[in-house]
Amino acid sequence: MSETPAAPARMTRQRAAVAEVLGDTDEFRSAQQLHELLRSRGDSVGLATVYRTLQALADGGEVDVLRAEDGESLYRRCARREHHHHLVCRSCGRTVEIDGPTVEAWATQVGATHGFDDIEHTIELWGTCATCRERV
Amino acid sequence: MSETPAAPARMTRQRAAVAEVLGDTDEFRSAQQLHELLRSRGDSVGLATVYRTLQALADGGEVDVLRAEDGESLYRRCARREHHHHLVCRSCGRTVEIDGPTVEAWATQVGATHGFDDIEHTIELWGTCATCRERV
DNA sequence: ACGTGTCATGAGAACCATTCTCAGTTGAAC
DNA sequence: GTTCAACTGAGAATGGTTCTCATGACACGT
Repeated sequence: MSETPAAPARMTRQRAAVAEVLGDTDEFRSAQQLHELLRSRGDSVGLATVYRTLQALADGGEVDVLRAEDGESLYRRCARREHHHHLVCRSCGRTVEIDGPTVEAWATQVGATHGFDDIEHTIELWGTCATCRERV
Repeated sequence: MSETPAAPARMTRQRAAVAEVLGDTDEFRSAQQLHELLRSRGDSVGLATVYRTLQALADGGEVDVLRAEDGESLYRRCARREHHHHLVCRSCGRTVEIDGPTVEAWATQVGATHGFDDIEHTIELWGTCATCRERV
């Protein structure tokens, strides 16, 4: 139930760099994209380190993770740390943070009705944003 | 908008076997599990064929696919072909089919509000079923 | 019952995102 | 400075899934 006191987390150039790209983008991005982005900026960071850092950030609730339709993991630093969902553009990754108290309640109740415990829910919305749609 | 008239789909021993195991189980199963199940029955089918068949069935709407938390794809022949969601036991795969008209409406409306098109939603519930919970 | 054309199969290679290994590097505390 | 655990990165390993391509077998017409 704790908030991951976990590892001491030493600050390094690499971690700062990853945190920075995450701070600069508003879209959900894959580890590979972030790795490439870092490389193109000159802040080259090993791919393994990118993965490790993202995982650590995700564990600490610093970034949100979701799975693209092809199974790739996408990461994003969200504005709010509280539980929420996303409306993501499937072509550019642009994201709108959503919350739906009604849906939360519904999910929990459905689980309970059927005698299931430890209910978790995955609720993500995918669509094509206005900008991408115009690009035909 | 069609229902995949698609390929002629020739009936073979392998396809019949895959369809049969799917008909016999009520839980979401991975391609690998189904492959093993077929092997243990004596109806051995190549792994590639299992994947191909499942994909074809999924394209035709015959089976539902969802992704486990680790990214693996899980398949199940659902009772209803209409759009619905699932409450799945994360330890045994036992599944309850769910529908939530409220949630559907909510999803569509949220998308529209933010100017997104072609809205799709992923809504899955995971939990531990009563039987698995008792097994400590 | 037989060809025949075409689609299906399967063993293994290829793919690819992700994780692991491990020797070398580097924060940061003393 | 020294010291040492934590961190890094290149490359190997993993594992689910897809691809390749030579071989096999439906199904239709004869």
